[in-house]
This record gives sequence, structure tokens and C-alpha cells, in this order.
Amino acid sequence: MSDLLERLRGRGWRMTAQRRVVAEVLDGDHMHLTADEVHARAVAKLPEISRATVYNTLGEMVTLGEVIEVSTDRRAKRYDPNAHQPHQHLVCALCGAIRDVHPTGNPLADLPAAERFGFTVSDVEVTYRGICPDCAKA
Amino acid sequence: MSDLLERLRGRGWRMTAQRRVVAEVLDGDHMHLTADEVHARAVAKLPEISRATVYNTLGEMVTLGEVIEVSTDRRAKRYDPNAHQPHQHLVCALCGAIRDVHPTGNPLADLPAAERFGFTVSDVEVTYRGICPDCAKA
DNA sequence: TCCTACAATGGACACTGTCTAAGTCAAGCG
DNA sequence: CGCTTGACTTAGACAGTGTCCATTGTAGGA
Repeated sequence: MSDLLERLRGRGWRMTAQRRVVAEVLDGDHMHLTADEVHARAVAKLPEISRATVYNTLGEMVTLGEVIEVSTDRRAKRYDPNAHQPHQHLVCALCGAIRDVHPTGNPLADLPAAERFGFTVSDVEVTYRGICPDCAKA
Repeated sequence: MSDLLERLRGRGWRMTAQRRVVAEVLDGDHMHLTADEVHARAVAKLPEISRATVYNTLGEMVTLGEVIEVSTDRRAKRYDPNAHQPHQHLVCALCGAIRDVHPTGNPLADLPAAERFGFTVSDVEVTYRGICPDCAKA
């Protein structure tokens, strides 16, 4: 039922009830949850799971590249299980709603060598900001 | 001596020793300071300045559009006085060093209408990540 | 089944930022 | 030049997010 879970198991992850629950929460239809939101949902399935475990588990999934960390606002990090399809984010400046988007072009190619200052540039993160339809109405 | 200070005064800002010091710190050659770093440098010039005042003052300068908030890592926000020249940021994934960069192209144009989901998109923020020359050596 | 290394727990701690009530002061006005 | 007033500053408490650590538990191999 859980692709994420399968991938993690395939990497030799030691499987525990806690990790299973965190993976299930993330792989559900609720995208872009914060760590504490993940914890809240995990507690509903496994009441004794601790906050530290959720943080650790999320961190490990990020390290393994199965989950992406998103910091769209300056509050909590959010976790995006959609790690295997490159995408960027569109954020509502008022309500914080987040959508995955797929811009054309390759921003990496837009950074000339002269602007790289000797860095080995490996990644680029693009965040679009605007007002969502719901907030525009109100 | 301080362009930033002049611009703020021109907007009818009530001038106080605290605000002057914060503006001077920001407008110095130290770019991309965190709020607490600004506070530390401000204290050196005006020992009794409080943390709340630094936070307030930075927030007001952001609101006025004279300073930009940058969140390159998930730690503290950083403040960039280079608000009048559009630019993006290049960040070292290891040491956190930040450079201002000027990519070619216009990322806003790379987001097709079909990918905007009814949002009024007004801004885009691009963060390049990589390894800086110093960290590559070590 | 038993062992052992890895994982989970929970509570303290640190960092960043916000809020509030009270005191202070810049700047306009007489 | 001093008064008045409302904006500004202060100190410290508080809140949200995330990390650490010592202890306890357990998955999975021998």
C-alpha cells in the first residue's frame, strides 16, 4: 500500500511500528505537513510515539532522499514525499497554501559560470509567491 | 554616510539612536546577518539597545522595502540591505556562506498559466545550493 | 531463543522570534 | 525654549520549533 514504505524497506531500513506509521502518514493524501502535524497524525495511529522519533524519522527519510524538506515560510519545515518527481512550489503569501508546480526551463542553466564564484552548484530551489484564489476573493 | 539611513529619513521615519545604529550595522560591509548578529553588532555601538528593538526595526525596514529577508537555511532569517538591485542567492550547503548572484532569464516567465492554479503570482525566489571553494578544499 | 546493535522514549534544553506593560524620548507647537 | 503627546524602547516572559541525552525497548540475525 505504501510505495514510500517499500522503498525504505528496500534500502535495508530496520522496520519498526513507529517508522511505518510516519511513512504512512506522509504517503497519505495530506501533502506538505509540518513535523508536528505528522506527529499529531502519527499519534492518532500509535498513541505512544514520541516527538523525537518523528523528527528523527523525518530527518532520516530526507537523508535517504525519499522525502524533501520545504521551507516556504519561516515557521516550521514541511515534508514533501513527492521526492522522485522534480518540482518547485507556489505559496500563497496570505494563507500559506502550497501547490507543487512544474516550471519550464532549467534554472541551473540560468546561472552563468561567472556568477558561480567557484562553487560546485548542485541544486536549485524555486519558490513562487502570490495570492491564491480563495484569499483573492476575501 | 549611510544611504539606507537617508532613505529611511526621507520616508518620515522618526529617527532614534537605536534605529540609526541598526541601519549602520546593516549598511556596513557585513552582508546577510541574522537578527541576533545585527543585535550583537548594535550592542557594540549602543550597549543598552534591546533585542526587541532590533527585531522591530528590522521588521519595519522589511515592510518599507528597504531591506530583504532571506531564509537560506532553516535557522535564523538573514537581512539583506541590497534591496534595490534584484538578485538571488547562492548558498554553500556545508558552511552556509551566501553570495548574491544574478541569473539570466526570468523565472516568473517559466511558470505557465496552467501551472498557476488561479494564483496571482507576484514574486519568485531562487536559491542555488552547492559547495563553496573553501569547503571543497577541506 | 538469545544477543546485540540500533531505535524509541520523554523530558530538558537551545534557538529564534513575539508580546506586553511600563518607562522614555523625538519632534511639533506654542 | 520648554511642554505635550504619541511613537519608540526596554526587559523579560512566553511560544513554537527543533535537538540532545540517558535510559529503555526491540528487530532481526546467529
